[in-house]
Amino acid sequence: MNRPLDEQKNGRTCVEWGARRGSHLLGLTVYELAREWRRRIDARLKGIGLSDSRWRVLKTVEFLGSTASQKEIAETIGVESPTLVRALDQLEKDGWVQRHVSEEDRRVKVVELLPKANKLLERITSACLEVQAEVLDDFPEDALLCCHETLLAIRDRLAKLNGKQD
Amino acid sequence: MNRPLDEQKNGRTCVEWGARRGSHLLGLTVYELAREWRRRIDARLKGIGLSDSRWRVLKTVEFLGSTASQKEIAETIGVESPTLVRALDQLEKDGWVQRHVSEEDRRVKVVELLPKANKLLERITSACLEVQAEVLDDFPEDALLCCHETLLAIRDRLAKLNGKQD
DNA sequence: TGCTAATAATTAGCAGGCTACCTATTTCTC
DNA sequence: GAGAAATAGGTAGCCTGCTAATTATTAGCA
Repeated sequence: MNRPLDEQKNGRTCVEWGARRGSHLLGLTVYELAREWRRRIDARLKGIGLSDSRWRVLKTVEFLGSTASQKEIAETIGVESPTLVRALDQLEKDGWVQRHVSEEDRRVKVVELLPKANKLLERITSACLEVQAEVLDDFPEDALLCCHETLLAIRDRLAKLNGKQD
Repeated sequence: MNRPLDEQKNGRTCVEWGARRGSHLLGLTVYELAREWRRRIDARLKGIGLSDSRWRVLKTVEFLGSTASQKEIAETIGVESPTLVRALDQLEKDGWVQRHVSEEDRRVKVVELLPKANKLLERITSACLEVQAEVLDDFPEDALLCCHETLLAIRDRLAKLNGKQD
């Protein structure tokens, strides 16, 4: 056995992502889970005509309020500004939001939700809640909490390491 | 509070991905963790001149052995075949692998690792193990195991739901 | 046998992430 | 107050994921 990172799991072969611990590959599981989760929400929202990268922007603007700058929105979502610029270009073209130059700092643009977006946002929220329900509802509360704490700690450690560039 | 999915967490604002449970957004955490993890491994492997999508292919071919078809490789990695085709085109051009038409089924191509790849693969493996160590080593074993079990269960449920197209 | 299904790899083209660079504006420092 | 540094948004262009459609081959069935 000269393949220290390899593993069979649920009939599917798993390679790389080093995070084995007690015969498991945590890193890979996280990776796959994230993808499946997003796919599920996407499937629920197939009809709305907006990809997840777009409606995530809308949802974030709703949360931050119509005084949020693009920088704040991008940081909240966790993308770089050029990524957000493109999404906003589309959303603005389709009439969901509008950009305004801030009066306090003319470098800044604030993003305003247009009324048309309200009904859509309700639908998005419902879809998220439905997926949460069908996925998590009959898991024991304490297992989820414990799991979440652990993941947060790992994430924070990784974020710190990544921030330091090494 | 008419924002059922929103949450403040570690000074960072989190929206969408519905998976709240006891004031947490598990779905978002998973998503962020996956990204940070991949970034960390990538940073370790900056010098090798291969992106993660490429070296994951190499690592998978190493694991499956040089008799694996492209279909098997793609399924193992979890990408669609056109994605793999492009990665293999590059890897083949750069002399890491070689494709051969299978003698048993002439539709199939098997992918062979060329000797040049061996040293690289050792380095990749080391990087994965190093990240695992720096991220997980002083977490309690039982917390990680419990966490992993829960995530696997959620992932499997999602995969089943996604497979059913609804 | 011969026609139809299914399967493996490929191509074309779109979506959305990123970095590097640019411009306009503000802030900081002397 | 003037020039340098920092900051916000935007553009260009790459990478890599995807789906849809194409081609070659095999499998299945009447």
